[in-house]
Amino acid sequence: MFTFAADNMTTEDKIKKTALTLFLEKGFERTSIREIARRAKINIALLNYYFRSKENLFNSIFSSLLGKYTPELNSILSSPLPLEEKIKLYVEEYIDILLKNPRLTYFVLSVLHRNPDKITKMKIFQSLYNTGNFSTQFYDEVRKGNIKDVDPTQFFINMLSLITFPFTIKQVIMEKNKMSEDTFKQFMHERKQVITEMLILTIKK
Amino acid sequence: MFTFAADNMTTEDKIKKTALTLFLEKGFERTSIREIARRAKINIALLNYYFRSKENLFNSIFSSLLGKYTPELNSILSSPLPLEEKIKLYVEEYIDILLKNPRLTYFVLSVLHRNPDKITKMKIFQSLYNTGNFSTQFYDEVRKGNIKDVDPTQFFINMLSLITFPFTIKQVIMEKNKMSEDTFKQFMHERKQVITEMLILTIKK
DNA sequence: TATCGTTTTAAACGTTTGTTTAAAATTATT
DNA sequence: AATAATTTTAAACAAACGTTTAAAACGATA
Repeated sequence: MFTFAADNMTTEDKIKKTALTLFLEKGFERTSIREIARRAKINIALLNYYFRSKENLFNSIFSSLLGKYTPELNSILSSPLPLEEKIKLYVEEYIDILLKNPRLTYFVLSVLHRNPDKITKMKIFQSLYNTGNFSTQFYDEVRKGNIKDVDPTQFFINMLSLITFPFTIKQVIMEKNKMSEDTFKQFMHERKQVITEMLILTIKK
Repeated sequence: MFTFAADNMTTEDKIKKTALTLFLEKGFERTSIREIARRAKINIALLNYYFRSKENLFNSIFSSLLGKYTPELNSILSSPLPLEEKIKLYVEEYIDILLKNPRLTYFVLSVLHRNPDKITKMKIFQSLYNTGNFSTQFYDEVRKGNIKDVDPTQFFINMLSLITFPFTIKQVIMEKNKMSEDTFKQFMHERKQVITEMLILTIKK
């Protein structure tokens, strides 16, 4: 994966790629369109030629980014797999995504907090927190007596919290435990099993 | 608790109180010193008279805020209580703090992400993620064979994640589950037991 | 009452911000 | 080759930002 935009890309893609890198790194407000233009080696005015505004550019990038990862996660939750298998796959896939994109969680949170009312109603955003048929399946298993009577909402939030939160305090974890980048990655890989076992333990009778 | 600064406060406290409200609500960059001054009904220049800069004002507020809540949490972790009791108390106290201050977690994250290198080395910040004698105690219990062989670091991160993360996506939880403010509070109160039981289940032999 | 240090004020400072303009350069179409 | 449409450019726009200035108002001290 390239950090900077290559010269043979279209201008529009150069802008999007460079802007994404900067938005992830420094957030929306601390990233100026002048810095985007400089790093992408294009004129400032082109930013408003292709995208109408900075806000528009951001929304475009945000949608692309979510659209890239949510379908895979949603398809796991909506699949006809047994519950335990589903949980295992979801945890592994989600952590793999975040290992490739450690800043993603905080990025989404920053978007959410900048404009909560608008964002929570965005389709592309809702799909990120869409449980698919997960809750229904969960209730069914409870009714059948296969698993403990646990609130699916609490369970899903547990799962999300355990997977995503560590990435938002990555620097703290690394600093406190004197971890290198590689050690952190290994820690998160180990975490897949920790989380899966923990979650299944809470529902197993 | 007052949302706005009262007239009988000192100028310095009026600034700090108003600024805190705005920083929590809109973040550092989206809060202008002009808005702070307007809402606190003071002159802009007073901001630089009492605090030397906006950054300085922010640091002052941030330290006060952490200093208000971390001692209580640290004293629980450092107490001579048995492990299970400690976990229960910590979860309850932390959630109670965040119920009174729902924006606190995201606020801390935003500070961390704005200046990770500087912040992770701040004493007041480290104390927030200080485990006290918790890890030592944890290892002791493992060695004695009283609890399962679980990595204390993973465990502590589990605990932190389960407690704090839901507050960072409060709006999403409320929107998705059609919760009112009160329902959310109730949900988080119920969560105290959910988390405690979950954590203890993972270490109980 | 005069003098002192402290607090508050209005006004301006220089930068930076996102955005727009209008002309130039390039590419595509006929 | 001439024209039209698209893309890129340099320059400027107005607004907002954090910060500073220097004088006025205030309260305490002598």
